[in-house]
Amino acid sequence: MALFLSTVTNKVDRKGRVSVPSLFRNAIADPTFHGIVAFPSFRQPALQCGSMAWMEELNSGVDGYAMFSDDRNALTAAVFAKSKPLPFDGDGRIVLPESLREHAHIEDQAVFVGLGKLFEIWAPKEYEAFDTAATKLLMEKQLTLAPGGGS
Amino acid sequence: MALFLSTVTNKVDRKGRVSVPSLFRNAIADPTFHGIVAFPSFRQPALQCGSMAWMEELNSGVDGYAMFSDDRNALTAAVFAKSKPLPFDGDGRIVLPESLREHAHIEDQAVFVGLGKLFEIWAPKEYEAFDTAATKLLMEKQLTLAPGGGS
DNA sequence: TCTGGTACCATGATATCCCATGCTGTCCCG
DNA sequence: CGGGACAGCATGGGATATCATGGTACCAGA
Repeated sequence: MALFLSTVTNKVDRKGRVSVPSLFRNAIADPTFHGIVAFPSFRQPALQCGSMAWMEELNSGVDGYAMFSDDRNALTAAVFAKSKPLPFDGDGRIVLPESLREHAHIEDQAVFVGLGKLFEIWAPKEYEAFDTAATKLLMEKQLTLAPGGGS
Repeated sequence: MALFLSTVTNKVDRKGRVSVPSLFRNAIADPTFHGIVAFPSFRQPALQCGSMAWMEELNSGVDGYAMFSDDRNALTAAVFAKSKPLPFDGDGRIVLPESLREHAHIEDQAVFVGLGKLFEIWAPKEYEAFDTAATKLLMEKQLTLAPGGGS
């Protein structure tokens, strides 16, 4: 799968529409669903996004939990129930539903942040704060990208 | 199979009819039965639902238990005996039978909750309580969607 | 005949599609 | 090396189709 890279800020119009950066669109080549899937991040005021194929991977992940178990229910409730399929319109835009915009505090601008196999959508202000904190953490702890994968 | 995603609240009219969200209808492409199958969740005041094809998958799952074993009988009694096929009317609605509505405490509103391969129907109040508890559990246990992970 | 259930039809709100515009970055030609 | 034409992309607005919902008519069983 192609990777989501770079960071782009786009405008949200009065109808809640945003252009998905063409770089990200091109990284999605899904024959079953022309669009993205987004759900609220548990820990941050941000939206986690990926292709439908990515959701199906997550779905395979929950198969490790026993059917009808509490853990499984909690996970699926947090992920699938709160996910929204957001199809592209003819011009490669999506509509951010009210509930998602609210979680991320998004008003008239949205920041698309590529994170490899997924990407996130932030409000500009929130993202700036997060980025500053993350950079600081990186410097202090001297985190590195170990070739064999990290913690 | 397409995944059930998102959460939608619809109205139940005086005759017990509810529109199944179009997203869910589209995720069901079953040539044999135009509708859904629902049975009471054994652990929660909710209804578990899926396509007829999904019921057949569950049936295959039961094959892991020995024929005539107590476990098998308990499962089949809880699932298949209590399942009701609910056909769509011309407008994509179903009728929730009294027994099912009673189990889920559903009165004039029904919440459709997508959970991947299946979805659930809840009363708004009950669902809100469950959602809160599930989110709490998730934070405390730090559950993740690690492929192959599980309790 | 009465009642419960099912199918059909009508309506308003909402979301989807399509077209038009301006900009910016790129490519080609001079 | 510089200038101009072109194409891709982000943005805005208006028309159109879809969906949820309410009501009415019809059928079957009691």
